[in-house]
Amino acid sequence: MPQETCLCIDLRTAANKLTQVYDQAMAPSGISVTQFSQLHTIQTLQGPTLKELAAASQLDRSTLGRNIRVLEKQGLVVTKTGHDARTRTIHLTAKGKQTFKNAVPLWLGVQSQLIERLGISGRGQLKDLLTTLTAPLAPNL
Amino acid sequence: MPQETCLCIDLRTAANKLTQVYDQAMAPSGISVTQFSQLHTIQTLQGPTLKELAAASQLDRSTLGRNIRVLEKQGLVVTKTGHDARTRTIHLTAKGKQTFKNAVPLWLGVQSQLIERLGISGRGQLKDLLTTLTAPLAPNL
DNA sequence: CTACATTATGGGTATATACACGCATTATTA
DNA sequence: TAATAATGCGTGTATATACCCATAATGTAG
Repeated sequence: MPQETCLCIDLRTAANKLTQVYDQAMAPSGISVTQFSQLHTIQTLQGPTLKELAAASQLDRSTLGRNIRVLEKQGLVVTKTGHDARTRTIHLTAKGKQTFKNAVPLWLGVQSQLIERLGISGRGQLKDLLTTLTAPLAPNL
Repeated sequence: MPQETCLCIDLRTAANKLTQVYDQAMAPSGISVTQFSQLHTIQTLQGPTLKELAAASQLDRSTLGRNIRVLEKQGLVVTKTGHDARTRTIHLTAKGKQTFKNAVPLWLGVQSQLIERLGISGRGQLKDLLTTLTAPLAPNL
């Protein structure tokens, strides 16, 4: 009976497809687009705790902890104990910084191509629509 | 250096958030929004093979096989061997049909609420933008 | 009709993701 | 200061997802 397609599935499908495109383009760098994003956030936040990084990434803490473990295994980040013995702060290694740097042009290649395709207005529209969609869900971050 | 947010991450984040909202709303039915979608497609395609269902869902065949196994374990679908002994066709069980039916109003509740929020034009815009974004990737389905 | 190619699927492996629960550490309050 | 609350993380469990390779079944060429 639902003759309308599901908004959620539409978004999931698009996100999956897009992820494949980004990942393929970024493959030479050795990291995926999600890892690229996480490295970027870590760099920007300069040694955030897991909680801070999770909040910034809008991901569950446990999810983030596991993602970080992968990056750690690959030698891209290290974690240290912060002032508070409960917290662990996350930092890029030299290899992590270099890997990120190498990935930037690859990321930029896909990203700018897609933005060109969308047009500036389309890009803004998309952002607004996604914000509208997700606004009711996370009003308090 | 990337002062622009990543389109892919934006989409992934929105999809994650939206999934949580749908799943929460549909929790009383016992199925998630992805399962709801899959049951719907199976019903529409009337006993599709794994390959057909994967194509319709725009998912990898192996992904779909595993998703189906979960539905099978929950007694919502059964698989039979088709004419061709290689293929397996997928069918809703009575429980599967009932579960889907029960889930429809829950799905509709979230969906219509979100569409109302987007507006008719916004909904169309979003669809067009997602199509534009993913068009280069899957031009041949 | 047999050797080879094609097809449909399964399994191994790996990441991404979330929720619920538990544990250790820190903060608060009595 | 001692008991209690709050906080930060980790783990268990489960789904969703994809890629690569193996295997069984079917189709095709010789």
